Amino acid sequence: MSVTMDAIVSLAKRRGLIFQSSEIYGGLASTWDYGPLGVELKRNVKEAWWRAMVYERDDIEGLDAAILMHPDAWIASGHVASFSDPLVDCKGCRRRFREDHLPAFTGVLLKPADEAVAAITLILPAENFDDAMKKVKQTKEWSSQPKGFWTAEQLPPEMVKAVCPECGGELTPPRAFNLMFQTHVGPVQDSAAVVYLRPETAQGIFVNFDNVSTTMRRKLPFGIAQIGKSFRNEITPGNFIFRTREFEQMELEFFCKPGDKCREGERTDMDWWEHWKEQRHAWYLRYGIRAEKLRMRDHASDELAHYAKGCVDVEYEFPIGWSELEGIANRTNYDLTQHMTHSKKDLRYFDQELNEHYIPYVIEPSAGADRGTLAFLCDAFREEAVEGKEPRKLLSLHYALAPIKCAVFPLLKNRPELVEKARKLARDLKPHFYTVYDDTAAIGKLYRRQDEIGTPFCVTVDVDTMTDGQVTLRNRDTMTQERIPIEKVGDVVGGALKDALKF
RNA sequence: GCGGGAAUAGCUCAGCUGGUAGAGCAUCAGCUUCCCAAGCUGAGGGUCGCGGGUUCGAACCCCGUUUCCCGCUCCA
Repeated sequence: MSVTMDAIVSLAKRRGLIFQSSEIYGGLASTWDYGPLGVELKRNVKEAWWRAMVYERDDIEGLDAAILMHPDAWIASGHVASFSDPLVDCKGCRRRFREDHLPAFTGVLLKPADEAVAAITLILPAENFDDAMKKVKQTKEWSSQPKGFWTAEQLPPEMVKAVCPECGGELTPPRAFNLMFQTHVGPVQDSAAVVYLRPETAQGIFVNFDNVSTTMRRKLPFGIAQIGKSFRNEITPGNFIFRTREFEQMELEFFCKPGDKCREGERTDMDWWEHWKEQRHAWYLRYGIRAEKLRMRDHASDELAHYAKGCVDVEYEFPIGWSELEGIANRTNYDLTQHMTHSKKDLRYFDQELNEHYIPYVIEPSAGADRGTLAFLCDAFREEAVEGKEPRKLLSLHYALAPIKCAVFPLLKNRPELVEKARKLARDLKPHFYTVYDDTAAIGKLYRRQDEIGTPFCVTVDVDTMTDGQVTLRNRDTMTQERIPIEKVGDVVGGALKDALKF
């Protein structure tokens, strides 16, 4: 009964939504191409976000910053330092650790009998040394070779080798995984020309904070919204378009007064954080995600970045389990402070009421456009049992998200007058909403085809249309039909699409 | 990156202990059809992920490689 990711991947391929990238060359890991219907769906998701953020509010401006930024921006943001994780693997139990997270050690050295062989050094965790030592004593090396016994501090550094805190196994040398993609500006690939493909869109917003607030004459609180590609050299991508190395973000940075600057009754940074939690949760529901498939998960205090005052994840129950769609964080004044320090530019806000300068706090709802698209796709996928026949597959997408809004058919394709009338109707509707024409199958199959790609409305021209001027309008979800005048189709379908945007 | 599984037509899959590739659905054309994957006739489509090897002969056995899936880890 539950939807599998395989069923979604199969549908996405079969109906032209999402293809594996570079497929004819064998594919490239973790990259996916949005096909003719997929690009519509994803555009509609982004459009819905932009509409809710920029058009329906009066306190947010849009932005489209460059993907390539000055390399110092990533030093200021902390990505150059924190996005490079030294990782070690245990050759015994295959567990993986961050080297800087390994616990404090006491050392044990196993000296080889043959001096030509390099010494084997085992470093065991101090806190459960006895247990670890028992495991070591069971190894071949221990029983076959003379022993020495030292603490880590007593050993020459080049002989100290960390071991797995879980099983005492040998660890690989630390390898740095730089999660930022590098490239070079200009034709000469020297180190001075290194730039990064942005790992998040947010920094493009922070570095434009002053530009936007000045040119748009903004006072706090206000936000800057941006949609765009980001790149992370993920160690383990996967789960279809859920985690990819190239992905698209929809990020808002909402600048507001720090709580301690607020007057009685004025909204504090934490009030705005609560506001955005509610807003973002409501947005997913508004565009059709079922409430029971959505939850808000607060980060534990040890999960928070050191500068964050709070962070909550919006999670969706994918076929792969509960996974993050969006993170909503109170980042305090960390980012602007960092950019002030590194750029030496004053990014403080002058508060006329208080007659003082301060650095705004920022609330960051940061959503994945691909993840959102996948969630809407999974959530809309239905299979309805039909007695004695194939189940009816449909995407019950919100009208605003559906790739195609309307399909027009002639009931009989061997009647030229029906074909002509239907084609003309489709042409007339196209300027108003995305409409397609199809006559390559029997009517039942035409309906099912559109159901499977989530088209909300189908219009059929039949023999009676030629005399009474009426056509059949059929609804995707209810399969109900009504007869309406052919000249009213634009208004009726257009009206239904508009009504669906109300909330 | 490591371990495990997988890859055959657009999709879902079959293909025996090696003998030269099939089904259903989908697609296209014609006929038919007055509203929910109807019927009839016909057609197109696969160097079996890729590259080597073993063999008289490989979709099948061996090696390498790529991609996908499941874990470890990380995040939007």
